[in-house]
Amino acid sequence: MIPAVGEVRVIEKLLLKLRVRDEVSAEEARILRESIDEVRTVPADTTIVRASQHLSASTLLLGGLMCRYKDLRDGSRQIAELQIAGDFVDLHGFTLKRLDHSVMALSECRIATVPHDRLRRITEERPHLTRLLWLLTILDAAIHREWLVSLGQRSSAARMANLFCELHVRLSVVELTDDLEYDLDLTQEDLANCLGITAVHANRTLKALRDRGLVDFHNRRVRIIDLAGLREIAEFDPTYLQLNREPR
Amino acid sequence: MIPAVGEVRVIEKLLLKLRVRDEVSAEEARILRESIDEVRTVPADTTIVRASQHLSASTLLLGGLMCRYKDLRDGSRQIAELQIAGDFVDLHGFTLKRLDHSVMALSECRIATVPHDRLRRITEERPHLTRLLWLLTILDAAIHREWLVSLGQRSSAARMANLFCELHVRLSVVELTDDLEYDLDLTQEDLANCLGITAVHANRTLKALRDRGLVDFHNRRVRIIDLAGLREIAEFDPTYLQLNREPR
DNA sequence: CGATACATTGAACTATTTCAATAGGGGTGG
DNA sequence: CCACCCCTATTGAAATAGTTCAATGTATCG
Repeated sequence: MIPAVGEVRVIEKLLLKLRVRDEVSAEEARILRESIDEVRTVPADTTIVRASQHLSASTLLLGGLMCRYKDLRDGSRQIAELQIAGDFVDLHGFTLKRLDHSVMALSECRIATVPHDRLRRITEERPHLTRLLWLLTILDAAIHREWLVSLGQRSSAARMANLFCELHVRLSVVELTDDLEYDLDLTQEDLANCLGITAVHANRTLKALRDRGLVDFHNRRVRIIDLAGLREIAEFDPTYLQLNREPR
Repeated sequence: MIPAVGEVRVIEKLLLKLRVRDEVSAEEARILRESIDEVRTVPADTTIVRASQHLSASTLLLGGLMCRYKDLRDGSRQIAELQIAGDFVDLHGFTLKRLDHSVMALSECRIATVPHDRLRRITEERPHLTRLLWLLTILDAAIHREWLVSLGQRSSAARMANLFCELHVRLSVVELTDDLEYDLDLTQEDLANCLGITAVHANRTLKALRDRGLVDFHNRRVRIIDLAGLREIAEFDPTYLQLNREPR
């Protein structure tokens, strides 16, 4: 069942995500839930925030897959981050007011809107909750840095392995993995746009990872065959995802 | 003269940086200044924060050049961001408690330390100032995203041009440019580690930009010859640096 | 059934890396 | 003060990862 506004389950994934990193009191959870304005569904391939557009609300992703991206003049696109359920996809817009990038739905998505004035009230009245929201944006920055390392230093196979490892961890936090498998609603072209390679090369790289018995991505589903091997060639260290509980 | 603790000028660059984006009251400036614990100088090539080390203070860079970086097993290094005077180099550590990356001085640097408990007090008592600090970390994320686009989609010449454009804007905000020139204490190898290319290729790319009459980098000084041309090949759009004043 | 989107493969091409050699500049010890 | 060393910059030539263009295959859907 898809949760409606006001229902506890609306912020279920967000709470899972937050509670991996710190305690969230029942009252804080209530405040988060009540700050949601509207819940709706957007179809796949919809850009929900366009770069430099003025924002007055932020979007919490409840289900589906979204991405942050920037397009260049020649038509090439770089995806800067994949967003999954429980992610605040444009929380950066709360302080920026105008985002430097666009955000689009890669699959059909369920989203909730949180008006900026309610976020602002949280910053006025709830220091701990404010730090948790701040943390969410800092996690995005940490993910950006790990991608930066991938794009700058790793081979296409290692980059791809890294991405599959990252998503495996992030999706398992919000309980969207089935052991070593998970749905990932990406085309090979989208994948290429994450990794800074061409779609043709993404295809060949996928084949190489499959042939090496590490991972298989077919029909929008990732099946990790050899997790240790995949992490090994990715040089994957989940530290950057900050999976430990600390008082923030 | 190098500013000492408590002196107004200690946070001069930080204030320049903040006031480009929003108003900072005299009282807020005072609070920032008083939250500084210690001011000291660190020699070049000093790693001041090591990845995953527990942090209880954050570092404000007063002068000199620092970088955030990650090293890989094979010895390669990716620099994720260059930090200049006025930057809080490890503010991410305030919410993370343990950074995912290291921070080092590329030149001799003057730094100030701000204990986390004072930052925490700011989040308890000063919502607006908190949002400004939050904004600083969001700016880092925006810079990461622009580098991501560079590494993923741009040629080495465009990447390099982009970096020189970014630094030109950021340094002019804190009044460290001399019109179209600025000091940049990087070796070609450091530069290569920012751009995800080899030092040899950085050398050839520098030569190409020089030969095209766009920019010259020699003796640790950048001289932009043709700013419009440089921005053109970089496809540089300073929007991501958020140079407009908006109430945050 | 035809249209459309996505995936797969081959072959030629290009940007960048790698390895190797050379050169200059600044500092240090003898 | 010279000789030497280390670090940084420069250049050439061969090797390689990834791109580009183009053709083919495959699944889905009205």
